[in-house]
Amino acid sequence: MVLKTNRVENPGRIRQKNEMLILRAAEIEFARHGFKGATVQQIADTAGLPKANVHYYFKSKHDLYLAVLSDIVELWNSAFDAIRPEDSPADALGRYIRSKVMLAKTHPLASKIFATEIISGAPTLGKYLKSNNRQWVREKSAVIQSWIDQGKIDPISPEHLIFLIWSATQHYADFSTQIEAVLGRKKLTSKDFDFAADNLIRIILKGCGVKTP
Amino acid sequence: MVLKTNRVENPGRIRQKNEMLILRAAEIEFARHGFKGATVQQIADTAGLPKANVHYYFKSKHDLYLAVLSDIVELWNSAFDAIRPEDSPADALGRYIRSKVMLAKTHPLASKIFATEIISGAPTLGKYLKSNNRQWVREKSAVIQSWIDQGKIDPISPEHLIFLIWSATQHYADFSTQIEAVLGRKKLTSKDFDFAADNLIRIILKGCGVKTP
DNA sequence: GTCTATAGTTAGATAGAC
DNA sequence: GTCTATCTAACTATAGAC
Repeated sequence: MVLKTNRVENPGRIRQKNEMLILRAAEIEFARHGFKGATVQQIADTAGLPKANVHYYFKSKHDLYLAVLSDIVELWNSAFDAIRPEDSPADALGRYIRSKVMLAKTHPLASKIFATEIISGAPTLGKYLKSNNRQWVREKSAVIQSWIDQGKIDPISPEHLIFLIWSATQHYADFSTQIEAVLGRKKLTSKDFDFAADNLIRIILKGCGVKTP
Repeated sequence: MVLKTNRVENPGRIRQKNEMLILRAAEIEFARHGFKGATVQQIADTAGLPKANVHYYFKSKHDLYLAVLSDIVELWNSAFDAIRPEDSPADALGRYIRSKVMLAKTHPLASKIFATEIISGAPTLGKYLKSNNRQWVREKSAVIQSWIDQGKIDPISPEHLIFLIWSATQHYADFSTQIEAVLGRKKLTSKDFDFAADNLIRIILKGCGVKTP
């Protein structure tokens, strides 16, 4: 748990169910309108509950937003361990890119909320970016740098390689509306995501001079 | 002019000045909070004008949003002609990537507003994406495909190459807060953007098998 | 634990004096 | 062309009956 929330430790069954309904609804609304643009009324309607219940389970709109962001950060961290020093660059980078594209497929709303939060200046996640997130980039950059030192990949900037992977993969969640419009799809399919992952892995690994057998 | 707006044809000097003040302020607020989250009051405060004046020059909040988006789309189109069939892939792609990174540097707010609009499902730009934007991708994909057919670059997906360039370049505008936090910068410098452009051009061109002299 | 009713505030938009 | 005063609607949040 990275962010402090006011959630109950041992929730009852009703609470558990309603909190989940509200969190699901909040994800949809915050992804569509951002924190300021989303309304508690609309979240309640989407959850199928009276507005007062939302305030009962989550003290304020901002507390609810914190809970949603907290879940997203936990999700992000779970995919963060793909880059390990003992792996080969091809394995580690390939696996990381694929897991990020799969997150874009399975959790598009989480990606959109995170993107909106960052775009708006990270008023809530600012501290997380400067501590946990920064530390993670430092560690993984050191791993990438060791690959460079061993001549396993080209001498590129580790940090900017990470930015490239983040941007290219998250794009398939955040900009899905544009991609669908441009490709003439109604909705991106599993094959689209697999194809995108293959394509990205191929271009980025080759672009870094990684030997792919 | 891609979007229909209600702007006056031959504006007087006062109107011209005040419209510019309002548009500038609106850019800041829409970038920070999205369409729904931004308030006319805050836009007026940022512009240094009474709220009623905003409604005098732009009939409604949505009309103001249309005007801002219209300017952004015109700006986008101006950078769109970098990929020409007669150029070499290295020149054309390199120039396009660099111009997109420079747009991220010079017009970060425009990029953020565009991103927020797409993330929220493109309620206003949906038609633009399906017509102009889709047509542009078709034309440029044909150019890239001709390079593939001529053996000048690897057989990658032209559309997904365009998505990669869009995502990687716009990332430096949209996610600048995260990049600054992770790199420990207070603000990204000109050198940061130049470095990012060089890095992206190097990785993406090599990744596509483009011969770079 | 649920939900109606409502308080208190702020939103977008406009009328009308200057 | 400017801006105060004000309208109605919608907002977050809470009190209190069930």
